[in-house]
Amino acid sequence: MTDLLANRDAWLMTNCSIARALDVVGNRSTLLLLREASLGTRRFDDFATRVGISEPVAAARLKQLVADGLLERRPYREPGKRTRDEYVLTDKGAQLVPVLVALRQWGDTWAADAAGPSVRIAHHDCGAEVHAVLRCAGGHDVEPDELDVLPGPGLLRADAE
Amino acid sequence: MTDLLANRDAWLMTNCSIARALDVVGNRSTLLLLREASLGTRRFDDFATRVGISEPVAAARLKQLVADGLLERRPYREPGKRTRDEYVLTDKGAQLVPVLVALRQWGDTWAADAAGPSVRIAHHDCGAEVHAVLRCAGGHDVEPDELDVLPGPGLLRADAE
DNA sequence: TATCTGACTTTGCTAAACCTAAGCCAGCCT
DNA sequence: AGGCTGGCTTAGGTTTAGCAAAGTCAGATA
Repeated sequence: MTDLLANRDAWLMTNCSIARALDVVGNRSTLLLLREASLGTRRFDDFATRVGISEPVAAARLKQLVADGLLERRPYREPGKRTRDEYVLTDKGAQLVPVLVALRQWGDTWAADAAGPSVRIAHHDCGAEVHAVLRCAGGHDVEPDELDVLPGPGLLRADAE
Repeated sequence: MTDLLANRDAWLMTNCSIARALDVVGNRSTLLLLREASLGTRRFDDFATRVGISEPVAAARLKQLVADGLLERRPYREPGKRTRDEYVLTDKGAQLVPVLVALRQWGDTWAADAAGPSVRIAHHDCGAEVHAVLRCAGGHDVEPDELDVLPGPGLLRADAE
């Protein structure tokens, strides 16, 4: 194995999972809509007002999120009201929650106002505060400076061709 | 305490740590530049080519990242070469690594190509794969659907005024 | 002294993201 | 039947992000 990681210029940008993830959720309003969905918001107008975006943008982003499979749109009826559609997180969407928690945590630390954050996220079972942490398959807690970058299967395969 | 969380429309968007974090890192190229910095890239041209952005954009984003305190710009000299500047992650920037790991992990699962991801992230000490996980202060592993949203100090304070 | 290279900056343009304001439609309520 | 409400869509305009191509500048290297 030659120094694969040294000439990553060629491939990093074409087959990077971070870039791919950002193709789906790489803009502000999309992530904020997912924040709302994860907090339990379901109705169109609530999404728009709580995220602070206009209706046309909300409509476009929600449509895209449904197309990408992060939200599911389904009819429901409140008693005495007409049928309408609600948007709920799919499994694919719910798996972005760690990203949201990690972002919130960074914002709490580096960008909250003097009064502190407006929301705490707690474990439903025990009430204790929840954090995103790095952990290795060996069970160790990992700090950001303890990471190694290794070639993955996609890289090795591409190299063989 | 009345149902504070029901009328979150008013405050969520003005004092939300996720929104604040996204004010700093809420666009694609910024996050990709941080990816590169976390992988060890330091030189201007390498940032631009590896992220796949033009030089003017790289210059603008790097400048902003330095202004925001996520990167530090400092002179260095390779032996036999002239002095130049390199960009390195500050502590504030390094604390975004869990966000990047969580994004990568989501991309690996939902958006990688058939060959698999091109990079693996391993724990330097033991070589095992690293993941972003949710954990509560009580030490439990937490799933995305086991979260409760509670009012935080910023919300309570604002409410009291 | 002249050239080369890395690290930008400047110029001029396109495209994406977002806004406000207004319009539309379905179905429940009176 | 007529109006109200939720959930959008349409129209028109601004702001931000991005590109390509060319220019600048400082300090090695020849």
